Amino acid sequence: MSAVQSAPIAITLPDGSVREVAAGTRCIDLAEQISHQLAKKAVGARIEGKLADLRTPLERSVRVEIVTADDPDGLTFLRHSAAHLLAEAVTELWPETKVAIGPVIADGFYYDFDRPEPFSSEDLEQIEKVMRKHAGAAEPIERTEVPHDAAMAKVTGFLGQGEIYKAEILEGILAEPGSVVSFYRQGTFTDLCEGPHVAHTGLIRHFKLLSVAGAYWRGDEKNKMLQRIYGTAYFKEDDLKAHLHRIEEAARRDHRKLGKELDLFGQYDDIGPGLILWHPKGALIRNEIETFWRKAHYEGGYDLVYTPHIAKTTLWNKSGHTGFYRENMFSGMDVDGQEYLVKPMNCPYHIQIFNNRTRSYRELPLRWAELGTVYRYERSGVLHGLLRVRGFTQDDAHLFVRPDQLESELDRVIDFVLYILRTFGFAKFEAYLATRPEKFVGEPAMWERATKALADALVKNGLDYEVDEGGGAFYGPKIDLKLKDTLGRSWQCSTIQVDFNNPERFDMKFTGSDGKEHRPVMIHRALMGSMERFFGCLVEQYAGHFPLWLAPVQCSVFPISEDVDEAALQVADRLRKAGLRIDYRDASDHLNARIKEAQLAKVPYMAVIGKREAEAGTVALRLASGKQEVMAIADLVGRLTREVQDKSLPS
RNA sequence: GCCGAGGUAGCUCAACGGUAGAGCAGCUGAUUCGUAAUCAGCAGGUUGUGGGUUCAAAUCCCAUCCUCGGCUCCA
Repeated sequence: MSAVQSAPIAITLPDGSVREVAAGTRCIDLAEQISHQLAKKAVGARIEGKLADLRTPLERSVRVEIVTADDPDGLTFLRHSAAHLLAEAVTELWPETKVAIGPVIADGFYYDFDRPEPFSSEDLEQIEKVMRKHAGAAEPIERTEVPHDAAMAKVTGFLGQGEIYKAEILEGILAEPGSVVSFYRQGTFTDLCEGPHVAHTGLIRHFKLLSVAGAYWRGDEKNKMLQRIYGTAYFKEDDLKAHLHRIEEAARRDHRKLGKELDLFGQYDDIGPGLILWHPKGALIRNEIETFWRKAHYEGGYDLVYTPHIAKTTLWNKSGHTGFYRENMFSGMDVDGQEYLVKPMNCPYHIQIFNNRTRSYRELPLRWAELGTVYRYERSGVLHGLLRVRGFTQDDAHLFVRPDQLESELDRVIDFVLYILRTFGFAKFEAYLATRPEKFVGEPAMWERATKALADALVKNGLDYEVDEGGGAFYGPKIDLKLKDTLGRSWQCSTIQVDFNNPERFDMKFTGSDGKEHRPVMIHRALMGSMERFFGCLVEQYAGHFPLWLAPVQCSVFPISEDVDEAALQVADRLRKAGLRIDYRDASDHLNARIKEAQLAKVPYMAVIGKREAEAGTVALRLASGKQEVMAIADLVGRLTREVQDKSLPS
């Protein structure tokens, strides 16, 4: 510690109190002054809200928070340093490796490397060992800041060492006037890095390297493919264990695994990638969902339409799809000398219906919904189970509204989507409001109004949202709702898009009360998004334990032995007549075996009938939890039908 | 599309240059049982596909299709 300047500065702490310290006091010293305990737990600091190293000297009167391991941001420090530790180990093991970037991500960190040979899983173990060695040595992690002119020399230095990526990053930093160039060093490893980091590698004790994957330099496929090593790190061993356990748990809920186990759907080599075949049980669930969906739509003031899978190319020229969407469309087919294309969207068809005759302002809003099956070419590498496919059925609808109805209609849609999603038990969404991009069609004033209407509708319905500035389509602003899968990946299901473009393109109009022609506004919306993706999310959401109204088999009925067959058959019959889906298994297998089988098939209820029940006219109901309840047959029927009726969620 | 890993019986996996095997599921028979696997027998595969190397290929090589982990994109 060098001599500190005499002028005291005032540090504001999170509790609002102000503490005077000498200028130049480091964050760690400040922590020590507050309490020794705090200093011991400190991993970093937040200065005016910005994360900083513990050794950062305080030169001015600022607001400071000490970040401890318990602070959510504490992991940022740890994981960033873990990424450096990874790079330190890799460059020690294979000195010819070039390093790119190593940031912190949601559940851990990664580092991108350029190395001719691929990293194997054995390599990961070896790397971990070397990481542990350096962690054990508790190497101090030291920051140095370099003035721009000195940094310029570093660029050529990096290039000389073949560190082309670092050179490129540094050039980028230097291009920004007033930017700070900083390096972090631990042991013999130095990295160009903004920070922040923990004080020494000894804090990085509980970590694991998880996977290797290819990743383009700067995410651009025109650039070289690098090798990305993913890992995670925690302060506490239990947290790391819990994280690894979560990964295993997620794998157990994976819709692809459950889809196979429960015989819900399949993909076939002879059919083609990204094309789903719904097996009877999956189809039954889908049918229940669709029945609910149709009813909700009729009740919600929608009309349903059906449109064909193909249309002449001229339609897609008019809609603009052959211009801006061509690379996602399957190639055309010749029909009597006319080219037809398979539909990637349903909207042009719905517009045709609208344009079929003149429309009065009194008719609007028109709400037309369709479970429309569309096909989109997706690059082979992005396909993923049911969540990303090439053929899928959208729960699509187009709302044709007068401009003055925009606000009320958007509010109504948001309310509706929440009703639908909540029925399935989804409670956590990520909402994004995408605003006007640089290239756009329509009037800026109209854009502003529509964007505000979308935002108001979100707020009114109690949804927090993030603004995706400039992320809207060229034809209008939109709201996307995302659901999270068990692997923490979020999938966009619901989308609500305002469209100023198609009404123009198709010259849509309605006659207003003034007798003049007006342009309607169009809203595209999908609530579940696609049946495939939504179903995939549902399987994971429920871990295969569907709520009773969706369960392919709702109740298995087991006679304990042959002599109560008749009584058990009567129970099955009564349940079936009440509209329930029943699986009857006679006593040719032992009761235990039948129970096990039904349990593995995730059948919600099992009704067991033995001599006692047959005599009393009761059943022994086994719940999914394994608990049993004896009840009268009429009570059983009532209980199950009520549960179906209410669409109760599994507890 | 790109980088990497992988495709063996319906499912989960073994065999990794020398005749392809197990458990579960299936079928047949016996067992009639009180809440997660009764017993026995039988059957089941041109090892994703096509080529090549070899006396011999599931195994080695090439191509191709598909799946998986990511990059990028979207419902």
